[in-house]
Amino acid sequence: MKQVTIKDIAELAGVAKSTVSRYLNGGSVGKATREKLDRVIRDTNYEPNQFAQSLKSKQTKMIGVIVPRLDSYAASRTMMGIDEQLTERGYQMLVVNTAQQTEREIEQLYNLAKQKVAGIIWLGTTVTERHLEAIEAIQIPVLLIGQQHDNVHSLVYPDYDAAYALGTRFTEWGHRNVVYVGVYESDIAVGQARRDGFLKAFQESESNVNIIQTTFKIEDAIPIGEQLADEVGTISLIVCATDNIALGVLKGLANQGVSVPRDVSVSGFGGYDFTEVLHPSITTVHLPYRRTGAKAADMMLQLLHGEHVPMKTFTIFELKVRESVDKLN
Amino acid sequence: MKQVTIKDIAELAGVAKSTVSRYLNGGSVGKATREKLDRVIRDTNYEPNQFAQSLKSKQTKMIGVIVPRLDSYAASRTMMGIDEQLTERGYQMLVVNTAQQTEREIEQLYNLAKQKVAGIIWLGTTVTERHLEAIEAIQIPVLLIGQQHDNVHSLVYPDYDAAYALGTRFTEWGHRNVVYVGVYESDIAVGQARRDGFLKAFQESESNVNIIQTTFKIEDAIPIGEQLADEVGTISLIVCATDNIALGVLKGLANQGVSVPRDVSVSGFGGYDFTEVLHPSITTVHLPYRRTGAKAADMMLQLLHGEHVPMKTFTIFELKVRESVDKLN
DNA sequence: TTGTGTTGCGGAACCGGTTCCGCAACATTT
DNA sequence: AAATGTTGCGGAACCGGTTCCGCAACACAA
Repeated sequence: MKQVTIKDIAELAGVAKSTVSRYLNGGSVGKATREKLDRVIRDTNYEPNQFAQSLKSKQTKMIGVIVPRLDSYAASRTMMGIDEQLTERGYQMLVVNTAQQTEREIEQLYNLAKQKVAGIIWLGTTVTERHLEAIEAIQIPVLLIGQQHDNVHSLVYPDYDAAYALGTRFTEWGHRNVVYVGVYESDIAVGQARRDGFLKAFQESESNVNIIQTTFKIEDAIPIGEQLADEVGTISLIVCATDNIALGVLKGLANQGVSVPRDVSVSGFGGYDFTEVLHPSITTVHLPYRRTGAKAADMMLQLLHGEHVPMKTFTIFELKVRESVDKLN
Repeated sequence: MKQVTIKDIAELAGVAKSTVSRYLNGGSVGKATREKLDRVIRDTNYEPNQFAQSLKSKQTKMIGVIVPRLDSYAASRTMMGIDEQLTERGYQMLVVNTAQQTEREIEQLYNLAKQKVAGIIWLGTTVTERHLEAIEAIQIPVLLIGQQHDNVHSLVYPDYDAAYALGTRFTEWGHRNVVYVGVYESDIAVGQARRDGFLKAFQESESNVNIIQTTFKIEDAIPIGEQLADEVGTISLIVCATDNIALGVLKGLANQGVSVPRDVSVSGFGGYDFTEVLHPSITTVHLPYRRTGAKAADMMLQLLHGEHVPMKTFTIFELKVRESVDKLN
């Protein structure tokens, strides 16, 4: 199982290494030589050694993908989309997990650069000065998904607009006493944009809003739901910043015997697939994670080909009106 | 931002390249030289070029991971576990997705070998002759998770035993009229072992069992639930081969106004985290995916160090008795 | 026929490491 | 004091590709 090298091919075909290389990379090669090489290479199953190639070219056919967690619905779906596109275009995805540590994001930017990936797709949670510094330093195209910054190509979810649209729908349905369960502000997109979109809708209708802060973890949302069970009657709607939070809140409410949407309404955000299949099904906003991943891969390849790509691109969203939120009117 | 090379280091320190290399790889180096190199390397932030290293050594610090899907709970959790261990031990994870196509698994075995990964962890669904052939050919340690074969190191979930244990519990609780909703047999572990474990328990208690076959998709299980709603009364329990199937069945039942567990009981398998948080919470078997991933990484590293590793290792399981299955007695 | 251009190809250097070999300096044994 | 062993280090070859340069062969125009 010895590796066939370009030298072997050259000898078998009776030409020089350089000719073989030219043949492989589309240089000028005579007809007779070409045919001979055709045969030899087919017969030997020759495949160039990627390390040797990369050593010389200082490039690989890999795109690094930095994800905050491996087990989030959004991240998984996005990775799928990225992978589909890249595979089709002859690139590979190199996933690195930061386990939600900002520090490791920065490390990985440098690390991926060291590994000479052709580009980096970064599923961001926060953009700091140090990130920008790293991106500047490594001299490799970086595409940010889910957050935005003027200096980085970004592909962003319309969190604000979607939240506003959903919130407006709720107020049209007569909800005026609302609790918003969100996450920490350091996550710009989820922590701030979503919240602000909802708040705008509620303010426009002069609703009462209470804000509660939690994390992305389902477990942390359960006690919140339990606690909110006491306020059933004074509040009509609980708006959650993610579907997972909604899931936890629903559990908490159920633990206290509260029925949704009869006693109180609950909404989610994100459009994870279980939302449709739960009982009651959850009213939410669908964000096209997988599509966005594919789009990101696409844009990255354009960047690599030197084509122009807009600095900021928004994805679409889709309201999913289902059972968990009642119309009061 | 030019790359610092070993040659630069050698010149700065006034020694030969080979000495630097020896210094880096623990060869014999004099005290004075060592100290000089310490300094120079620290000052320059020198990091060896990985391609050059791999070119020579025909090895990388990467472990390939072949997964059937990127968006399954089991795969995500397993990947997390693998990644944690590998990162800690200075290795990297290279994930490749086969999108559930067996053909691509085989392709990827060869492909990863071409990329000179140090080892391959394979989350399998089926083991065919062609797989074995590939594994034989590539001469790289392969570790199989979730399926088993005598010729391949495997780390397997105790599907049969767990199913038997859960099934026995159900019969102890008085369930005698059961429907089993499983998947196709080509998946040995899920399609066969789980089914057989349950069947054994049911046969021992002389229960009536009906078997229905579906896929891993939630959507496909919904109509099954709807259809089974008609049989409420004659059956007391629906056993599902995965938690996702249980989710779909529950939805189908709910669509027909059937209440769980009052009208009929439903169980899952796998222990996905949402099972705990649903209402009703789902009785299921917890499989330690993440742990198993970590263990797999561990075993792989042992294999790489030439240590002995048992050909077949079983993981543990844990019954999660919750609300969705009623005791009849 | 001579001059100019084009095309095909081989040789050699290079990418950035590792490793083998041999030599010199010094330490140890007899 | 001579013989032997050990240690530290430099030089050169090698891993498997790509690319630059220059030469020869041939076609075509003047």
